[in-house]
Amino acid sequence: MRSYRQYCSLAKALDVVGDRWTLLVVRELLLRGSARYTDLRDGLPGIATNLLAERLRELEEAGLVVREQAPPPVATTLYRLTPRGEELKVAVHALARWGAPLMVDDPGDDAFRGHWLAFPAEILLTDRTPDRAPVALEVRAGDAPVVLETGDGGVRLRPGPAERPDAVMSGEPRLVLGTLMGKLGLDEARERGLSYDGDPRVLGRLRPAS
Amino acid sequence: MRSYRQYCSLAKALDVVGDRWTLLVVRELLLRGSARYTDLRDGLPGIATNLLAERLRELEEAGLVVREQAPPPVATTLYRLTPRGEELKVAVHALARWGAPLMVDDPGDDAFRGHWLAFPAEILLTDRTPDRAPVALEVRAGDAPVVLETGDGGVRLRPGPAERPDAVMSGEPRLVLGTLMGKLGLDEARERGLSYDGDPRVLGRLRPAS
DNA sequence: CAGCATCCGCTTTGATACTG
DNA sequence: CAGTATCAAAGCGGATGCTG
Repeated sequence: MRSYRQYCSLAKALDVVGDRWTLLVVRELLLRGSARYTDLRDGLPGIATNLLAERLRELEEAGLVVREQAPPPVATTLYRLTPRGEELKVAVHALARWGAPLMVDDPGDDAFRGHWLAFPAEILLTDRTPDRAPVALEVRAGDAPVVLETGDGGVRLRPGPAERPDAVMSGEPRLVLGTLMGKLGLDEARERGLSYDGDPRVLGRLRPAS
Repeated sequence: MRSYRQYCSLAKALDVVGDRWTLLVVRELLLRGSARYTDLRDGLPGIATNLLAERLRELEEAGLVVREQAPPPVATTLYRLTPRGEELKVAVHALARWGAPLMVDDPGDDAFRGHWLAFPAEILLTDRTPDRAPVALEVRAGDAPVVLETGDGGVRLRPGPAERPDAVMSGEPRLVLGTLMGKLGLDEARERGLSYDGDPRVLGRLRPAS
């Protein structure tokens, strides 16, 4: 990216991460921890492969990403955020939180990946009864199932499927999200096509903090 | 901006504010409250005038900016953030905070405007002795003087000059910033060309929180 | 002069094909 | 799998022109 040439910390930040796709690459690395090139490309539907390569090179030069050689027998290149790159989490979360209201619009034929639910889950949801035994909710909305688990008073997401989920939810991403966020009652969501199996109280336990 | 077409709140946020210059336009409106077209152009050195017009139109369509007709005798158009636009403050601050370490690099011939100091001041500085009488520090670093004032335990910036400043500081932006942030001692900063008149304890009172 | 719109050369991006 | 190469289209930057 061409520099803004302004002695302002916001402009300096955007000089580094203001390019198209850059923050979405950071998103994938924040969500995945470390990832192969192909994983990243799969998590960034729509990106041109040359752009992904270019962004990764720029992020590496800026010191936000390191590439590591995975040990045999895998023997592939893994990308991972440096501590400096991890520090973007606060800003990325703030932007994601700001963008959350835009999710009520019709997704149309937007792409979706299950692990993207980690932002809403970790930013917006809280565990209403953290003293009780932890629960697990398996969610099947995108390509692969994921599990929402309570823990430390919050909600975390990990790749699924769950071993013994307390409930399983599946359906269109917007239905799943609306139900999780409490915008949609379970009955109404079911009418619109959501499938929910298991203890309905699991859903009541994971509720938006605000 | 072309949409990323991803059903993810970060991608949705970037669909709206991810274009080049957009967040810097938001910065100016956050810092100024409301501004004329010409004020914005002056606060965004390097922007092409057609791009500023285009960004303002896009921000208006997205519901982040409104244009108001200033009452006579001024009779000019004023731009202002909507509440939804103001909500970007959290994300903008987070990005600016992340970018702050990049300010130690040589600014070269970067442009500078005094009111840009508001980010470091409000984000990073705190009033060490909030119970004592408020103090005012006039800073002359860019085009026009600004005043840093204590209040509510924090530090605020307003357009200067101050009426009766407790101290006046002037010099290169990097020197001013380094001194404010405590990276540079007053003596060393003076050796490098900083000018400081008034009570040195004012400087000790405004200190980085972290 | 404030507030844009138009034009044009250049850079970035997007889509696809191709390679070690 | 992990990219590079190519090329058309879109976006940007800079200059200039127009209108109240």
